[in-house]
Amino acid sequence: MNTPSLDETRNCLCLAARRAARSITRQFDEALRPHGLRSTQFSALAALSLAGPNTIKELAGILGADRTTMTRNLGVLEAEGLVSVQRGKDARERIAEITATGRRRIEAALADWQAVQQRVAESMGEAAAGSLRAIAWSRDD
Amino acid sequence: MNTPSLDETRNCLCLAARRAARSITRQFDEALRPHGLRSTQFSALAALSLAGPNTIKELAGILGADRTTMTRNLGVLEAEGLVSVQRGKDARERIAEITATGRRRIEAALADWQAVQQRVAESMGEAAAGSLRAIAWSRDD
DNA sequence: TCTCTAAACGTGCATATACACTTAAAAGAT
DNA sequence: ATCTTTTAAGTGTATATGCACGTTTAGAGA
Repeated sequence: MNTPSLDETRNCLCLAARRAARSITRQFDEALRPHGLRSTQFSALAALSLAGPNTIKELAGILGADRTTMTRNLGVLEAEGLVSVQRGKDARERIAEITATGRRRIEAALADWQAVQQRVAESMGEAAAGSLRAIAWSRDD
Repeated sequence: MNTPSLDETRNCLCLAARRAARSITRQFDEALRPHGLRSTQFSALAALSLAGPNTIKELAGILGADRTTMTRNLGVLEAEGLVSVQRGKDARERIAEITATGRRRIEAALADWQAVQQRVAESMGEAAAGSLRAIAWSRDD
């Protein structure tokens, strides 16, 4: 094992991943801004809309974020009335559910979401898009 | 143009990019923790080390982040004595430079960085790694 | 020189992110 | 039934991120 050189850090996959995410996020955020939604918020609403009511832990799993991050992100959405969070039968759990307002909000944003999605997809190409999705949904424990 | 369906959001590239970045960042952060560095800090130090003293704007360009984000990230590094920020001849500019302490810090972390880098690279495969880098460094203005 | 514009930067604000630690409740063990 | 362990979640703290807005300085033009 030889001493690693600083020069190798030019290939850093963490920087690459973060750079890519920031750039893509900025584009989605800009497209969603007229609807009062951030990328992260859009994702959370979409997940709740598709998966139905879910615990915070499960939701965090779906979005690949930390549980405590999910707690706070849901807090913002709840404050805006886009999501409601209630105790479940198991009193330890908190069930998050999209509200009618939230549903209207995300549906109103859908056309603009699709536009950026398509633009970004074309910009990176099918192969890259496939790779990105594969990385995002690979097991990593 | 037909009405977009909520179901299509399962393919959202923004979620994919953010999921991937979070997962990869967590792995790098864990590996760098013993050295008291976060992924972002490692990247900034590496960039300063390789590119030499640079203005905040240029540095932000290199790392693909917002200028104001760079200002604050450098503040953290400066507070730890890993970076020094000084006025340039052009008094509008602020030149950031890695300190001797900063250089020692990143060099001490290099072996552990290389280890995660390799592990993550193998986990995603060469093709995906190439795609990720291509996305990260593509023009996007 | 005076003025106007453009460039680089800082700050306020809001959100996102996650680790360490704590709390509460359910489930399991004896 | 009581004690212990496991599970779900909240909180404190720190960093990261970027938009809107304001400030300072350099440079260009009159």
